[in-house]
Amino acid sequence: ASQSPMITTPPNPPNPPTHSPSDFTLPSAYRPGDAEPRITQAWDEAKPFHADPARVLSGEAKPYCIFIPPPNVTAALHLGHALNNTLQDILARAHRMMGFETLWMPGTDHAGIATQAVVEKRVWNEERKRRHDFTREAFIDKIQAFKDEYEKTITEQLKVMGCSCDWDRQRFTMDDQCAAAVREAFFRLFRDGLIYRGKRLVNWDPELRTAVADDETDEIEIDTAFYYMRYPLVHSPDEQDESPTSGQRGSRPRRATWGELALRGYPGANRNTPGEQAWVTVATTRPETYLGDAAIGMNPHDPRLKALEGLWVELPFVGRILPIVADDYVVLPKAMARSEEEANDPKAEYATGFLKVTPAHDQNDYDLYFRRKEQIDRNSTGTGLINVMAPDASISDKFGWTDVGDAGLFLGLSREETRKQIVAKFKAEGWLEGTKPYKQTVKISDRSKSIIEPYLSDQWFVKVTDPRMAQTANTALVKEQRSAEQQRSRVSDEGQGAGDGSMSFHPARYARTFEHWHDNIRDWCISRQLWWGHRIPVWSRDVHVGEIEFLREELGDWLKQTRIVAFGPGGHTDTPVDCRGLLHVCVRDSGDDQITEFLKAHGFHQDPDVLDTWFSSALWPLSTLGWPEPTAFNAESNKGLLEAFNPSSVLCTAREIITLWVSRMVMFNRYLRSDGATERRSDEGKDTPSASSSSSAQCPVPSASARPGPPPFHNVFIHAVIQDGDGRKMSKSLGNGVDPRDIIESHGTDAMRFTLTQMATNTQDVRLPVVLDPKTGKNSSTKFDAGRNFCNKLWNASRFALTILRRPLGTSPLGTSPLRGETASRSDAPTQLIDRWMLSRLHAGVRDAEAALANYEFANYAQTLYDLLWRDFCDWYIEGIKPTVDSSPRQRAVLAHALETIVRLLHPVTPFVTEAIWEHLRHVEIDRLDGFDLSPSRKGGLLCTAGWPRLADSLHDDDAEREFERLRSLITAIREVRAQHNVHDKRKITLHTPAAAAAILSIINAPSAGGGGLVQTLAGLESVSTAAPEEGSCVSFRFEGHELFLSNLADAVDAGTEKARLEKLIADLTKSITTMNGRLNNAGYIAKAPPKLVEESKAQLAKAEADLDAARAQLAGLS
RNA sequence: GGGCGGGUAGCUCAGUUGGCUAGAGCAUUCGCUUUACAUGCGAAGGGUCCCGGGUUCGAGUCCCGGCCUGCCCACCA
Repeated sequence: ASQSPMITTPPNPPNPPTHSPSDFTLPSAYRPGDAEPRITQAWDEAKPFHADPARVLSGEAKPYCIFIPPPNVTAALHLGHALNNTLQDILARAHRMMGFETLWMPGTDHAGIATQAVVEKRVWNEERKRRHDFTREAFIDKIQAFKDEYEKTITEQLKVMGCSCDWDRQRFTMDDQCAAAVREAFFRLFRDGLIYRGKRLVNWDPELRTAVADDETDEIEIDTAFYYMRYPLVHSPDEQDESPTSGQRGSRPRRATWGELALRGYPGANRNTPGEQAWVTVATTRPETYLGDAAIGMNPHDPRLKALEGLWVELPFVGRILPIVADDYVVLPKAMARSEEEANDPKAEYATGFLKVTPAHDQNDYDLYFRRKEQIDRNSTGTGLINVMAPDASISDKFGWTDVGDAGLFLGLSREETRKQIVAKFKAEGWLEGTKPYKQTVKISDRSKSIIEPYLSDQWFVKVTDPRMAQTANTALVKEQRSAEQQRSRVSDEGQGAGDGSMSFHPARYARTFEHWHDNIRDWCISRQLWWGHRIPVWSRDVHVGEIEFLREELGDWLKQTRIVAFGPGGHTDTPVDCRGLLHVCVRDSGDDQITEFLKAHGFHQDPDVLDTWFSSALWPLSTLGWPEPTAFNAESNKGLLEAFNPSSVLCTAREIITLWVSRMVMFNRYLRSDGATERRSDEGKDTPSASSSSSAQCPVPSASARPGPPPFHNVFIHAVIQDGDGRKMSKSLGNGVDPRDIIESHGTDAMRFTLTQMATNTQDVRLPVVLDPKTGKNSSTKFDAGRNFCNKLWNASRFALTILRRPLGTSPLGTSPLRGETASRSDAPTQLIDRWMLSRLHAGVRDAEAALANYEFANYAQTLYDLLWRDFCDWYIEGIKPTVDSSPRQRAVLAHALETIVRLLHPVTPFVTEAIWEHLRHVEIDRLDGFDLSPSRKGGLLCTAGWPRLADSLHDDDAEREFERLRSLITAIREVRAQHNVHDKRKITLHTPAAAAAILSIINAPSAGGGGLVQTLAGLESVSTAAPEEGSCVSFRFEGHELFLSNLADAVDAGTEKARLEKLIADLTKSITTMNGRLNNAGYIAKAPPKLVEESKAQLAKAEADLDAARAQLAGLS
């Protein structure tokens, strides 16, 4: 019961099929549920999607390759994915049919933080256990099981969607092959000085205790306050105070008094008691970080700055002495604003002109600190970057804070509690000047929703700011898509890389997003404090100076063999923060037990962190093809894969990951495939610079002449994002994600695909209102009815054509013709108007479909085929040939060619229904028509490997199109009259055409294959007469300037209906005449518009006026 | 704050270099169970092309300004 009993063709017949024409019947509606499983199975068995690199390398076929954007294994796919993959499949299938050796590489992404978070949540819900209740290995096993589950679901979804991926090559970003690529890439970047260890402020999630990327955060507005805190002013730290106050430790610098400041000309100083301790007031939203202050910042134009020269501030309770530094970043208070703009700065409202600079806890302060580093370090008793927090954001002196002083009471408190305590303490001591309510925007973590702490921590970075990275990404763009500025800057460096200028975005506007990102890029933090991901292959330990030489000796051979690289004390000049004391060893091969045993034995520890997910994603175009070892896995099938298919043809994705993913793939592909990198590979082990010579020699950098390699793809197609009915992006977290399988169940795969393709316009977003069926609990949308109806239309048109084409042959000479093939008989070129017209429409259809695909205009591709199938082929051609096709072998040939062309053109978007039709169509005997190249299937007799239709330009026929258009107008005019007079469809009426209207008669009497003419057929005419109608039951209408009549509409024509019809006609014509007159009375129009347009306008006016006169006359005759 | 989109029929959207009376699908109305298809056929109604200026013989389309809306990036624009 699962399969249609009508289908008798085995899915994959090894020999010419045994197909009996006599049992030919098909259900009257297309049933996707019957066809899809059978066809999927046929594809699975014949493996028509398995790409053969040998055909590319031998020059036998050109490559066409798409890498799937690997879906995250966190959840099942939704309609956004369905769109994404449908478009890829259309490209893959079309190019496969066009003869390209096509590889669509499937796979999934491990999605580090997202997956781990989902599993942590699940484990908590099910077992009430946290990650740390398990060993690392045990927890990873749990995630692995989860991943297996969703990877299976995703693969299943892609298969039911009909995706023609090369399933034998499916990858996962954490499988062995991808892991090997990750390690090799890491190793090379490490060796080449493009990976470094640094202390940086990262977005820290104190709850998950991990760094998160900017895009893993959200912003929210919270109600908080500006706190105004006073810091005492002091003299030089060298000038000791003789009478230390209270219990401050040791000696302190001499305090500055308001009296002194008054003498220095400090504005407003004499408002205070002369002998009293002078202070400055900082404004801050984060009092708790004051413990880590490194300096006080002032605007260089602040009038108070000069009076404070030679003074410092002392950090209350801590006792740290801080310098006052001038920097433009500091906002002047509103009262001191020097311009409208400064006064309008919202910060000016709250500013005091004194900024506490806390580099370890604020990004802006961090930047300011590095601008003024020398000045601050020289003048402070602190140590610059002072981190006062533990990873859980509690106050701690274990992570870089040494001069705790009298602030020990805050240790161990949470950041929230610390704020309260500090404010209270300042207040108690009289150092709190006040507070002001403030709405602050803060970042929160996507996952835990806790407030992000800018946190100074040790992280690994990829130096993407290096010209070898960011710059080569931009130079990959085609010239037309590069900004003028960028193009100029290229003039200076003519060392063109292999892939320079070969990558385009579609639509082109996205090139600007891409370029701009690289112009402003920051180094990429790649370490994540997670368990789920690629472990960082670096082993580290503290080394004493004396040990270094010994270790280098021990490691020397391995360094020479490039099984490891190392950097350590003093080895990395690019590291922004000194990492003196640590030796880092990067191990190339994770299975290198000899080395790892040695490292363990000598006190090295492997970095516990894993790599950012995007690191492995960035390698996707390489790792999936077996880089760096093209023959390492399944040597038979993978050999030469990289050479054959990288660079690929196109990447299809959504705009949101242009920066996250596209950019990084381009940088990595170009760097890792640079000719320098290739040379080094072949040199390995022979001439690597000696490891013991110097630390910098341990990190050989590619020569300056190394030319960047190709980009990973030549085209980047950015498609629209599917939103729900309320304009929200479809996503699992919003709960509005619709499973494509729900749509497939209700409408069928092809219907879903066709509708999505129709929606793939050039815009940013498309809305898809979806409703939940309360009965089934599944989502659906009437939007997909359009696709379902379309597939059904195709099915029925095919059913009709197949019935005709398979009919017992009788009078037809087809009976003697062989099966389709080289020896099939040829049909003479059709001479009938409708056939010539159909062939011309097919030619245009192929041309337009190809153009749309070439330009990634998927909606146009769908629309072209919709019109070709429904409007041209079904509405006009099939309806028009019904009376004649049975007796005309030539017309049968046209019918067959038309259907086959359409089926082939549609296969990429509706693969199942076309393949189901193909099962029958491919056995049909037809006479061959000149001008058609419909090459046979290459594998298993399946349509998916049959040739793309190639139609000769000779099929294009302007005359036929023009004449047919006239015919259509006439038919439509008659139908209009019929509808208005409610003439029953079956009633045959008579058309009266004056004998003088030769042009009209010529189309009416155009050559026909026997039977009645087209007008008779399509307008429901009994006959056409040149005689005038009898008085009475007839209606006149005008066509091409002649008065024509229809008679026998009814026993008596209703005068009221006719009157209404004429009145409307008169109104329309009057409006048209007014428009035309206005235009033609405009002297400028006559003088400047193209003469052709003017002539057309005049002709239209004349025609409209004549028609108007006639209509008025008729109306007068009625009353 | 910057950048990029969108605003056209009740709904979802087309509209290529400025030029026929601005189109399609769905929905609505009327008529058709015509032997491929009622998931269909024929026909109809329905639009201040967001607003205001400008260029032009002519603007949905080009330019300027504004309003609404979405996305992306943010000391770097």
